[in-house]
Amino acid sequence: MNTFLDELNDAQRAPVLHKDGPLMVIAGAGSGKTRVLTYRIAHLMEQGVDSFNILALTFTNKAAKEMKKRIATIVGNSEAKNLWMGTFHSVFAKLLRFDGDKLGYPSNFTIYDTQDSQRLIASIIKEMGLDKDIYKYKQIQNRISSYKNSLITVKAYFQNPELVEADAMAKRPRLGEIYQNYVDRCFKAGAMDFDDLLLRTNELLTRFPEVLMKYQDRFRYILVDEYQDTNHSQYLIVKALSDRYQNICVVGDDAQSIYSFRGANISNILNFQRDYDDVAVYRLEQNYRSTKNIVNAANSIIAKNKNQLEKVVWTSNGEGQLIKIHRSVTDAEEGRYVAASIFESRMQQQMQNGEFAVLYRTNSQSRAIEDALRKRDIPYRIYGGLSFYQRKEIKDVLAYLRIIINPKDEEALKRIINFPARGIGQTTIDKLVVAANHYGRSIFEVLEHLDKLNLNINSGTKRKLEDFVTMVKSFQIMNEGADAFTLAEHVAKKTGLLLEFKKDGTPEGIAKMENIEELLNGIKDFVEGQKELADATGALSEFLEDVALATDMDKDVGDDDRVALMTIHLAKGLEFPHVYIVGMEEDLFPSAMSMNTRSELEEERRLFYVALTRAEKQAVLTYTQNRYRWGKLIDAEPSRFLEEIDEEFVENLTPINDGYRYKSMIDTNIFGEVDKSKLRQIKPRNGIPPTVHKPNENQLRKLRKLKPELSAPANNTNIVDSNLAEGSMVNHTRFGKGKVLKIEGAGNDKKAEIQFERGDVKKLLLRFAKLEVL
DNA sequence: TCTCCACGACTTTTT
DNA sequence: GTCGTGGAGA
Repeated sequence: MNTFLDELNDAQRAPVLHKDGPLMVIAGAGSGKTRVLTYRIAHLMEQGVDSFNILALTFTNKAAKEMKKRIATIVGNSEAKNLWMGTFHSVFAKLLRFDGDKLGYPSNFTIYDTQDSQRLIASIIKEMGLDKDIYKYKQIQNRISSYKNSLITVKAYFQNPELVEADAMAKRPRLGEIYQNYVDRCFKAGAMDFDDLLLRTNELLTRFPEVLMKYQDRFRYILVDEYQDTNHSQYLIVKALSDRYQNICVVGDDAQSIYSFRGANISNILNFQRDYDDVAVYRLEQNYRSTKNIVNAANSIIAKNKNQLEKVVWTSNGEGQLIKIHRSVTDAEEGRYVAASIFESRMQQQMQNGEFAVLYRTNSQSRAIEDALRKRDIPYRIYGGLSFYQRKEIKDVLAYLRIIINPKDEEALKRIINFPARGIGQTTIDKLVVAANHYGRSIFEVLEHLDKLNLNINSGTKRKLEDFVTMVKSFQIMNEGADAFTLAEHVAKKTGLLLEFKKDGTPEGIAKMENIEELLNGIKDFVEGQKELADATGALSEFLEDVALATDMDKDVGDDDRVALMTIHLAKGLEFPHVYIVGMEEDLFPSAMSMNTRSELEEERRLFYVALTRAEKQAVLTYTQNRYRWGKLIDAEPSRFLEEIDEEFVENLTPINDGYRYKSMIDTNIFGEVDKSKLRQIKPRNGIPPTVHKPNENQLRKLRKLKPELSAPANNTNIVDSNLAEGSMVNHTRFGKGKVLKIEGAGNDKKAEIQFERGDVKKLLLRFAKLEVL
């Protein structure tokens, strides 16, 4: 018995054996954190704790799934099944399906994803007649989300003069009203957004002591993974649930807290010892993942942060290779270097594609890497970005399915009421929304009583609306008998969705049709998988719940052998033998938007720490001197983080050799000669020699080949920097000849008003306009 | 009401 | 450079 305990080192074994009372495990990167969590759960069960009484919370479905699988191999499948293990969002969604009725929610409530929320907010802004340039729906959604995560309800918002004042100062005095409307509309639609799943759980546990007692008694042992990423809302839920038995185990690494932008509060972990009595603290400091060079380099970076819990990560692994730094001239060349380097390592060291990962700060950086990998025929897989479930065609199918389960779901309804086109236009929809708001009912309820209401809709349109209702109702009846797959297939055919994309005939249309088929296959898998579980029914509602909280990361990585491309955020918790971190440039990483405060910069640094510690054997950092951003070539400076790594762990592949840094190729004339007056001297930073370099002939030749239009004469199409003046005659590729009347704006926004000979006056953005000066 | 075209916004990270 | 939206014309 207990043989699995032998697989742990002393530091790992201690928290596993700790039975009752609060404990915190500070787990350095690669120190076997998941192992401790799973073994702790398994050990609790062996000690006689009923699996029914254990709650384990993670941040991704994937982590939950993996942990469950590992526990099943130790204690057996049937025992593992009763565990409540999952993401915060999925666990509490389940809880709200049981007890949400107390708050007035139906058990079949819809979960709005971010896009649904944003669309709703956008339409509220429009209905209120507000200026969409001032009230930007994405920003508003962000604000509302952060209010919710801090438990600031609409009421609390209005009672807090500081918040009201701040929004008024930001020229958005009606934000509170929007918030109010948004909450009302969600409620009326029987919908919760992601933040509601936590906020409403809090509300439930606070307002209904008997519910709180029930779950406190049920969840006698609570474990939280990645505790450093919990937001206030999550913190309070955990605190409330664990209050009675105090058997709370949190695991985390403050050095890997990278989600403050969505409300994660690092002080939750920093203050854990204050929040609970007699906290036992365990530290996992031995790293099993990476080489000494990587571990020590990472340590040298994170040491620059002020706010952190004390720990020393070390490893007994070998020295390994130095961390390589590579400079290239453009982002395209950066991509080519990465592809070539992967290609070479793969050949020389007999490595698989799946042993490489390319990490970047922003999704938009993936393109250059993709292009280069494709040219070399290196298979890759992109994680994140636009997820499968967010594609338009998939969301359309899901919207039909959502309406079946919850006809009040307003966002789903608006999405499909006229798709595929059935002659129901915007005017009609507006009338329906107005009526629904007026009567305080959902749009679907209005539709059901069309004949009793006088909405000034003509009879032809009325019939179309009635047909739509009849169709949805027929689906609902079918849902009572058929399984999710049969129903979904029927819906896809009956609504004409499949046909819509098929008749389109374009490659995009075909791809969309294939995506729908893939979705149907997914539903089929789901239904069959569910058949094996006793308590699940294979019902559509369960599938939708899964999908609403799913992300691409959850799909099995697959056994196919591909290079992984993803953002650093997504890479947390993963490991790869060889890791490339690209775009190590100021304003990109650290991001220009996260350098305003010390804490923002510290978070970027933790992000870099996370990135570097993904690597087992080799880390390569790359940066470029010029990068395409916003459709324009800009010059880039090496990231400050490069200088922060202790130099003994670093090898520069592209050494620095001159006192000047090449600023930008814009400053070269058509022969590629550098205008000396435009070169600027780089100041040494913190006594570290400046990273300076000048292009050699070879690089310039490459540049010219890359961007012929920049070295070519006259027919330059991008004339931002040219001497275009008012009165100039120009030729536009499409509009023909014209005369410049006025020039306004500067830089990227520089515009010219042009009177074309064809007769019309147009205002064109010079950055994009295909103009030629005559 | 539908379709096409032009313009504008977007590039920070996501359950 | 790309995507989504909104307006204008059919």
